[in-house]
Amino acid sequence: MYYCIDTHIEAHTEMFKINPNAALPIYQQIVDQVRRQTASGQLQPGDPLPSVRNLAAEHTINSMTISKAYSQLEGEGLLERQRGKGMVIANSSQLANKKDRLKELEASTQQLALAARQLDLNTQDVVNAVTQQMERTDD
Amino acid sequence: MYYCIDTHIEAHTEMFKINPNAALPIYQQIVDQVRRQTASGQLQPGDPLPSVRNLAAEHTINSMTISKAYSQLEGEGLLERQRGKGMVIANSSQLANKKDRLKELEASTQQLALAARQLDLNTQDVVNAVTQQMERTDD
Amino acid sequence: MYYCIDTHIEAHTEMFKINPNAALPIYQQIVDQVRRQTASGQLQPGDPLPSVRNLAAEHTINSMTISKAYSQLEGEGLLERQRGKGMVIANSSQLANKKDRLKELEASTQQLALAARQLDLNTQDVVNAVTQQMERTDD
Amino acid sequence: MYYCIDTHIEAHTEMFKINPNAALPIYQQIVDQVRRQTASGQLQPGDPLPSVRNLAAEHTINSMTISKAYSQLEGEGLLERQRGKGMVIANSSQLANKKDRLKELEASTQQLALAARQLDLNTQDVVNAVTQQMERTDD
DNA sequence: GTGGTCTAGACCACG
DNA sequence: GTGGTCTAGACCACA
Repeated sequence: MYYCIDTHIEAHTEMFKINPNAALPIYQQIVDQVRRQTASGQLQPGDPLPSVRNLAAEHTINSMTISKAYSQLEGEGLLERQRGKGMVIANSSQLANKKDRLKELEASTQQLALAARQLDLNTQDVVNAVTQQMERTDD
Repeated sequence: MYYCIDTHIEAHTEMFKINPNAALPIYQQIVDQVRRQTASGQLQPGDPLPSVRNLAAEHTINSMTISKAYSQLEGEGLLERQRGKGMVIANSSQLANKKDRLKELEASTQQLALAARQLDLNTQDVVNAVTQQMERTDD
Repeated sequence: MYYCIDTHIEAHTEMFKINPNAALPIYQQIVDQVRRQTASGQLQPGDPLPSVRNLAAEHTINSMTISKAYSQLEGEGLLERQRGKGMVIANSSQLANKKDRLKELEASTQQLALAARQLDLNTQDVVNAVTQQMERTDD
Repeated sequence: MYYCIDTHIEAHTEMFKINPNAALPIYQQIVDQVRRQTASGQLQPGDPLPSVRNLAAEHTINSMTISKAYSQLEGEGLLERQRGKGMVIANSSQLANKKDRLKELEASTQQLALAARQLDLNTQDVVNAVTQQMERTDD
């Protein structure tokens, strides 16, 4: 037996990427991201979520917006409210297998393919663009 | 007596893909698509656009929604109104070079890459998904 | 005991003059008036505009009509939307010099001169009429 | 007795000024102008109007637009259709006294004054602009 | 409270 | 036939 001393310093790469100018509403961006990170296991049962207040400050967003996202996720059973602690990932949350996770990408790939076709860009052009983008976000 | 063989083939693959449930407003989807098809030369100066009523009927959308899109494009100078006839691509509309067209894709690729990372999918997974999607829309 | 003398004077002379029967569409009348008041400095960067609902109620006009005007002005960069707060004159809005402002009058003066000629009224007649009208609106 | 050889060459200063891009519909521009010229005596009972076809060609306007204007004026009793000859000013048409003609200007002067106030231009500015415009149209 | 989007349906201007 | 304007009313996103 030993003590696991957590020397982990919260480098705090932000948990969520928020783009207030995107077409997608902010609250929806949050919902989507929690769903995905839970499906992939990056967020696991019991993991705490940032407090509404912190998240609001961090992204200079209205707290109500975040509250709304959390409430919706709670309604879906994906988050649980722990009195005095805040929101954590629910025990009932489940990992998704790869096929299901790929299915989650579909809306994005369809949209991308449509745009590419209309811009008269071919598969290779798009693959290059996507590859670059993936590498750029390779943390 | 003779056989009247109708060789008329309904070429009319719909000009626009509309998703009424998407986060992006319908009128904006149309605006985007006209912009892209014009940038790539798939729509050229003088080309007529579907009439407001037809497009509305085809997608069971309200005419005002279409009208709003057309008006915005007219305001941008991309469309011209021919009184009593309809809308056509403006003469002043310009082709965009490949670099600019790739830049137009950026929002879509960023969104895709973010989703993929959160779903714990790697570059190869995404490239495969995108390639399949592109091939599926390969007319 | 004291007298509470309400010195609050309803300054609220309506910001816009709307004529629902005019040839010019209502939304265009609003656009024009905001443009002019901004060009002359009567509306300055940061100044708030009446809320869509208030303006609609005040003139018994449909909100969408107002919204259409505001959206167009936002598209032109003359207005900025402050989410949840309302519309304000954009910081980038600029004063116009006198020559430019006189140019803005041209359409109106041309129309007036044409009407006067056809009514066989001479310059002096028109100048008198205009002077009277200006004095009548002299606040 | 002598022969009156008509050496008059149709200098043809156009009878109507048409602006297809104006806010005022074309047919309304025609109606207004006939009304005014009749009120002032510039058009008198029996005077012929340009044929629909000629007027249409001259201004590259659709004949139906002109036809509509003429029909409306005929409905008002201001024009009469003379079989085989075309439209002429009706006998019942009446001159208007100066006061009434000045009243006809009111809409235009009001609009001008409103624009001027909002552009922060004073009476003198407007009078100058109007005077110039009147002199410019002084045929 | 703010503005935005959409609908169904009416009427207008123009060809 | 074309597009444009307007209405009344519903629902959404955000503060």
